[in-house]
Amino acid sequence: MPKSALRQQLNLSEAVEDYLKAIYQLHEAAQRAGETSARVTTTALAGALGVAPGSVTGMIKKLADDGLVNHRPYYGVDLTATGERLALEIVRHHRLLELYLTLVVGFGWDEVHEQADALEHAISEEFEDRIDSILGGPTVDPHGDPIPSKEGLLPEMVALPLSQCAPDAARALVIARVLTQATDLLRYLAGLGLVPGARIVLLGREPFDGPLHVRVVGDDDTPHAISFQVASLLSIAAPDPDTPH
Amino acid sequence: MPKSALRQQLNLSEAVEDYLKAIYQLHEAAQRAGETSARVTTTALAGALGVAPGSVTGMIKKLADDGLVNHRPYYGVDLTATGERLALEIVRHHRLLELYLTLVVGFGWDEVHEQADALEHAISEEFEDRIDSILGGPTVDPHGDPIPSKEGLLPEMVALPLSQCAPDAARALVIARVLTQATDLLRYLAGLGLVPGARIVLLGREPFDGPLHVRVVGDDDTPHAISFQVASLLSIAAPDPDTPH
DNA sequence: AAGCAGATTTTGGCATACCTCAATAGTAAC
DNA sequence: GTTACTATTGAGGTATGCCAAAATCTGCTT
Ligand SMILES: [Mn+2]
Ligand SMILES: [Mn+2]
Ligand SMILES: [Mn+2]
Ligand SMILES: [Mn+2]
Repeated sequence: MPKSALRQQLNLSEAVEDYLKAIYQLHEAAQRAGETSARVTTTALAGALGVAPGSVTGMIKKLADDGLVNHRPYYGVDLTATGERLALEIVRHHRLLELYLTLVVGFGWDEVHEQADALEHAISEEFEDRIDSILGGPTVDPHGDPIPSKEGLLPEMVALPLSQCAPDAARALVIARVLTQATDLLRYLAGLGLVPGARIVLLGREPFDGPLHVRVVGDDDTPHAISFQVASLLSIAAPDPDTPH
Repeated sequence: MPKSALRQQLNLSEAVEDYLKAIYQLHEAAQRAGETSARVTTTALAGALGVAPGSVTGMIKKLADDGLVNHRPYYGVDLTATGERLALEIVRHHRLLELYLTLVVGFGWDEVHEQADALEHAISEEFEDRIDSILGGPTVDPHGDPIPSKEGLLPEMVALPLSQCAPDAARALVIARVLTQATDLLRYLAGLGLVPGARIVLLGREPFDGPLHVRVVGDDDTPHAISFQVASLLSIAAPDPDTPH
């Protein structure tokens, strides 16, 4: 049996692929936010996809008929095993493409999201495999988002938002992931050196969810103040034993 | 004014792009075959696109309304200046992608046509520009098909089918272009070394449109016999002054 | 505890973009 | 002019979308 027979033979429409991906990502975001057993809501989907709620209900019914989601009317949807498998394939395409477009084609990390959104539906499984091997089997994309394996497994990431870290001038924290796709925000962060892999020191923080003071290690060492909001989008990797005090 | 404003703002559907490209290519093929002022026929389009003739009539009417083709009912279509400009953009995407997929990604010349057919609709103008510059502003694709410029101009190629060349054991001919996309045929030709840029000697030919005997210069010099049919798909470049007798 | 108000979801009617098939209309060649 | 193609038309299908009305849920007020 060939590689990803599933996607090939099911021949999903672009719309279906987008719905599955959006359901997956909304579910993931809810989990990250601590919601337990998060079903995805019709309005959330409508918002994410830029369509009317009525359109979502219609599509959800088709997805449920096709066995890709479980739908409890008025309570939201849930991916089935098959649905999640397919969603992860699209996510894999998207993230491999983002990395390829930055590393090989030379785009900035703020330019690749929209392009990957279009290309993720158009690349062949063979192209996917080539990208993967050209990049050496990468596990994260330019924003630090984990890339699902060909088999549909996600590297488990243990990470905490910077906004929840305690100041410690003696310990460097490593940015693992940046949870936004907004072009201007990405450019702002890159300007400060706040990108995945960067080591930063959390110098202090103002009370009442006020700004955080950070210094980027290896930079010109100027401290920067960033908003609580922005800090909550920066995922800090689990404490790095290689960098003690 | 930015680069290719046209395609961006018109936001053509994939179907429309495919129709325009097919009309352009059928027109081109007819011209190559010597037909004068060739309008493209409904059945020809239906055949090329794999749809029913009735579907073609319907789409043609929309394209005519949008000013992309001229339609003389019962006589066929013709691209308008705008339509041809757009068709050339799609062709440019297609051929740049084919070359990129072979040269950079490592696919064989027999594997890239279908992939380019899907990707040509999905790449951004920026990606197009990057591919062009990564490849150094190429003028022909892996099959020797000319790549339209960003401005929509085609390098004029003077070429003659090998099937119409006179044998001349003392003169090397250069293959400029291979006029097929059939996977198995492309593999056969590559196996014989009959690819664009190859120098060959036409040793002789059997009468009644029979096989042609050719030798590939720099090969193991074994002569090969190829059918008249296949020879008619090989375009020979205008006589090369660098390679006398 | 019941019920009401507001928000959310679904439904039903309709639109657009393509597509097919079969019937009709037009063209061209003998 | 009849005939054999070829093209167009018309009826109807699927996929997706929107809008507005009806249904349902939920939390707040009493
Ligand atoms: Mn998408
Ligand atoms: Mn990403
Ligand atoms: Mn295409
Ligand atoms: Mn080609």
